[in-house]
Amino acid sequence: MTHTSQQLSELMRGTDEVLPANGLEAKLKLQRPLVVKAGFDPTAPDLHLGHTVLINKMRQFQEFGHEVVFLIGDFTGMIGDPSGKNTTRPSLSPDEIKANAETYESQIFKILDNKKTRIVFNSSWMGDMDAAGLVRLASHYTVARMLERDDFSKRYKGGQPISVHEFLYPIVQGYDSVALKADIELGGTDQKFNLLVGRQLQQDYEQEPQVVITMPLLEGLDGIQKMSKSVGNYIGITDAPGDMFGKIMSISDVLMWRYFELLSFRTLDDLADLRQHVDDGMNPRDAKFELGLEIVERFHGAAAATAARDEFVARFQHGAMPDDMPELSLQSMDGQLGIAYLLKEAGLVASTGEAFRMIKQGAVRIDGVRVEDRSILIDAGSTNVYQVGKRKFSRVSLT
RNA sequence: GGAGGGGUACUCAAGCGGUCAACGAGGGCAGACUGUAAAUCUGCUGGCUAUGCCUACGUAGGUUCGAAUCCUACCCCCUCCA
Repeated sequence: MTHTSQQLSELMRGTDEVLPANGLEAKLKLQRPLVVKAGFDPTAPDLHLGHTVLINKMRQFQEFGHEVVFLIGDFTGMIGDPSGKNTTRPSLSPDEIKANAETYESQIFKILDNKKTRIVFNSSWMGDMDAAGLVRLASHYTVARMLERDDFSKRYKGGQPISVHEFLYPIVQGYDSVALKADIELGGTDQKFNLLVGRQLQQDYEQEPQVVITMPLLEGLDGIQKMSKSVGNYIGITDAPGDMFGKIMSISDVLMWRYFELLSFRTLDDLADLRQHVDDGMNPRDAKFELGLEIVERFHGAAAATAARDEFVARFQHGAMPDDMPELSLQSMDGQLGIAYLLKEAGLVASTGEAFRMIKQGAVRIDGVRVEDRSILIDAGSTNVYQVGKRKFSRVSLT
């Protein structure tokens, strides 16, 4: 096992909070594999890089020889983490949960070592607990403490309803730590309260309380809002290599370092060197290339990564057409088709109105030649590459 | 229960009988400049194969030549008093 102080600095990397502050060091000094727990929602796992921040941290623990437990909260999923909005969720069927778990596995093992990862479901202990057991469990926590939770206290003071069962969510999550005898629990900053409940319950059950490590929510491509699918500023881990690379290239220089910190597996020393190179005049773009290569390789392999990079260089540094683009054929009317209508049908613009705007602004090209006239007609029998803006291409045959 | 304020496009927010597809800001998109970075400048930002037509200002009606703007009813939010 790597020396404690070395482990400590890498494990502290990118963390938001470690509670108690010196707790991690104390746990590491035990010189034994620690049980590191992180819980995940059983609902459809459509992971993006933001989610991987946590998984990357799990990986670090794993690499240092600790035991990582990937907990799927299928029981807690029945409750739903209280947000004040949807207080209950329809519980998933066993089949759905199984399917979601498999999706998780196919995605997380690009990061974690599947031989060293324990996947557990909290229904496996909560499902067997009877009503009396639940009452006993609930007796370990007080309402006053529960109301310390930010959204509970806000809702309570604001006269908003809080269902009794919502109190069970943090309690059950906390009990998971008892059941697993967790040494460490990882979670997002929004999980802080729940994670701390675990500590208190462990103490009540006469266990050494876990150390809580919260990880920040990763900023999305815009660098401001947290990465999320609904905002559209995300990089999905199933994104195609080219998209993934391109999205990484579009982030700002400031954000690049943030991504290096939270997403790269390179050591802190290595990153410090890279930063020095950039300070000494290296083009930050080239540092970004390295980030892009590393990330794409993780999810798609080395060959796909270099191909994505080469494609990017050809496209944007040498102005080449992309190698592969959507190809489709459209039916003409009276032997021709208006350009705006064609662009809409090809899916390059959302509406003909947008097509006209794009043409007016000089964003539309046919075979690389800018379209100046919004009313041109395309003849049937032709096959051309249509382009809107820098990124949207389509090869359309008109029949 | 009483008094008052408000619901406008992705968001905030003007407009208060015609010139309103609706000021302005943010966001987004595009163009220029670049490193698909930042910053900056410019333009666009309802739909329709389109010098016109259609749909939109909480919902449903009404007044009017004409309504986001006036009237009626309904729904929903907020503030103050009890």
